[in-house]
Amino acid sequence: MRRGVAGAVGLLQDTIRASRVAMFDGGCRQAMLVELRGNVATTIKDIAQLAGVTAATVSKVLNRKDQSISEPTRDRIWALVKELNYTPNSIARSLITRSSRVIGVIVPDILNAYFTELVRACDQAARERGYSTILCNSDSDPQKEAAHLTFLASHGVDGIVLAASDLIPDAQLLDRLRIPLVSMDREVPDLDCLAARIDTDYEQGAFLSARHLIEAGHTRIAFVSGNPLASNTRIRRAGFERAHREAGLPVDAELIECGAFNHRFGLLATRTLLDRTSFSAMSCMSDMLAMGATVALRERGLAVPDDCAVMGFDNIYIAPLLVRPLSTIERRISQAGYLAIGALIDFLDDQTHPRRMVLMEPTVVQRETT
Amino acid sequence: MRRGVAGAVGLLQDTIRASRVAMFDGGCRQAMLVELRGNVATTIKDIAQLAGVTAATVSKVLNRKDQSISEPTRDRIWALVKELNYTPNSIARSLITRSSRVIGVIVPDILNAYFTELVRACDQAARERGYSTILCNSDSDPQKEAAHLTFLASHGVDGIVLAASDLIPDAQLLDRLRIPLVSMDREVPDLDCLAARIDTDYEQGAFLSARHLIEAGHTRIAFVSGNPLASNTRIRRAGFERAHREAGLPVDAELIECGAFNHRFGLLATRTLLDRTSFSAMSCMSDMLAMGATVALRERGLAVPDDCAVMGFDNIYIAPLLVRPLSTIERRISQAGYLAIGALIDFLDDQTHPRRMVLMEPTVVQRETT
DNA sequence: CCGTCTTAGGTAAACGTTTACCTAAATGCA
DNA sequence: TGCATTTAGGTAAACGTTTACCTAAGACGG
Repeated sequence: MRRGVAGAVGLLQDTIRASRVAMFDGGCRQAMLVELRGNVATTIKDIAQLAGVTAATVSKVLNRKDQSISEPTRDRIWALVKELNYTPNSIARSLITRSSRVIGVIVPDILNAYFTELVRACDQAARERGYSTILCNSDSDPQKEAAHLTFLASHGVDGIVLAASDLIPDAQLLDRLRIPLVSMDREVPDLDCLAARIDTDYEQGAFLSARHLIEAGHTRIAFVSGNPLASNTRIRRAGFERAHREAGLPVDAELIECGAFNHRFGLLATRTLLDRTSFSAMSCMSDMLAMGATVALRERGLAVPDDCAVMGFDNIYIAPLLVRPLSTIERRISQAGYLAIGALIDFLDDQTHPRRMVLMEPTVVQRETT
Repeated sequence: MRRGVAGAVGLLQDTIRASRVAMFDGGCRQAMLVELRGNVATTIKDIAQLAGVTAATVSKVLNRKDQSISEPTRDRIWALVKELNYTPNSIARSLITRSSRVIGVIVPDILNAYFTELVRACDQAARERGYSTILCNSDSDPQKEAAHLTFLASHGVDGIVLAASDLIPDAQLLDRLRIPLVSMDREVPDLDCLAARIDTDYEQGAFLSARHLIEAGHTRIAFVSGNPLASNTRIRRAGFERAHREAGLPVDAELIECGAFNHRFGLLATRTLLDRTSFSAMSCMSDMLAMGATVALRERGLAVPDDCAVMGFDNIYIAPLLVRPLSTIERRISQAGYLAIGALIDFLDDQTHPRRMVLMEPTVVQRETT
């Protein structure tokens, strides 16, 4: 019975298709080709129609599951794909396959050159394997991080890289999301979706930093690091202390300043330290901190390294380029970014919105290189 | 006739629903609640079923198109949404609404701190308006740029920001994609999807840079910039020359070096210039170039600014922090990124893949601060 | 000549939303 | 009481793919 019906339907379809193809050959096909070439998202159905097959067949060819598709049909489909610049709609594809080939990367501060490099490396690595990345900046704010996590989940990312941060991630949320996760230099709960942890031996790093300074003869070394409550910092402090212990030196609590890893904190912490006590070297737990520290030292007329040595941590690509505060032409980079996005969204909201043509005026900033 | 049938269907449905609700109240509902609370992407249908309404109703409530939904129903739905941590599937939503509230940002080199700042600003601005961004790095490679454009289109971004680059974008592709576009400091064809252009007055910037140096008494000033063929560079050169003209100074072609905007080229160009001719100042068309230049000058034992003054361009946030090459602890940032992504994708490919726990070993790099 | 493979491709459901349109019941008003 | 309006929510199609399963026709062996 079912066979009978299906057979009839099959025949009917054949008749319909035959007449449709004939119709297209009679001119309509040309019209469609022209229209599609013009633009406007071509779909798999358009290709199918023009090739005289069904969408399923096109899909199979596109996905190379085409053992059962004849050579001529394949060729016809690929030719149309090329001609019409067909690009599959990743959204539809993701919806059904439940995979987007996108990876989310969450960092606490993209302005820290360390994360810039990290993000770039992740992105490159991902692309080499056919994935793309979405970057999220959490500003070390748990709320923002949770929002990003939810965002990434709702956009169906296949995995998430959670990079170093003072934050302890929301374990419940992570557990609920069930998205494969890689943590980098970060304390995370042991979820079953944790694909890997990539950590740096912070204890050893801090130890090396301090020993390097101790070997150079320093006995009073300041220690500047991030959030004092994060394991991130506690571990480094342990390494710092071990170096002292091994050298038979005491650790003076007055020499410790912990807060954040950015250059602003480096500047502030160093000022505080200079006001409070004396030292001949600094062991900074990020290069950004070290950059801030050198600025503070110079402010007070202290020469680096003669009056005070400074060690950083990370070896960001900028480290070897630090030579002198640069005189330059100022551009309002952030303002430009805001303008761009504002203009774009205004346009999205209302396509007739007047176009903006902004010409930003640069100004001179004089520092020490001129 | 239709009414009659529809009416019957409606009644039937009511009966079915009534019995279903009763069934749930009898225990099954609890089971479902527990199961969903457990996790696993809750859908609008789950909420609907538990609330005893249809998906359409839930959708209306969620999208605040709920003038016609009663208060109790609304409350019931919101309560379930909270309880089950329901998050809408953006993919399904994008598919039907043809809008993703995502903006693509394409930059030539994220490692250039200028673009880091720009990208961050774009992202922040976008988030403030309920959009997210996807970052793409083109490496100033037209092929990569085209690939990114296609990628962004296929992922249904609502708009694209195309930031400064030496490249002339693929007009045909852009035209075909029909995605609203903002160009920043970039030559683009006048497409009808061009929402805005944000440009910097490069001519004036370069003019100011040169005049600043001329006023300081310099007469032989080197000019270092990006791709010599890009309008980007031609325009700046015009400003540089105008400053000379106005001061009655000649421009020596030997003092010009154009190639790229990164610090590597700054280093190379400066070496070349030093080998070829003499000058007492440099007008660099990006801060990254200037950073490379100062490194090259120092290499040759030239003091900045006494032996040679250096002007940058952009005022990246790092400019004021440049004090001395930093001794530091080296970490293989890129390697770490690669490891992370590799591990993640291996896991995606095969969930039973052995987990990796990597401990990266830091090393000392000594420069001038210690 | 019949049954079985193989080849080439078709069918239809599914993914999770949104939305235009429909309807049943209740209410209001004359 | 009868009709129109409002209220509250339902129906079903649509978005562009993918994929498990089905089928028709021809080839082939016995």
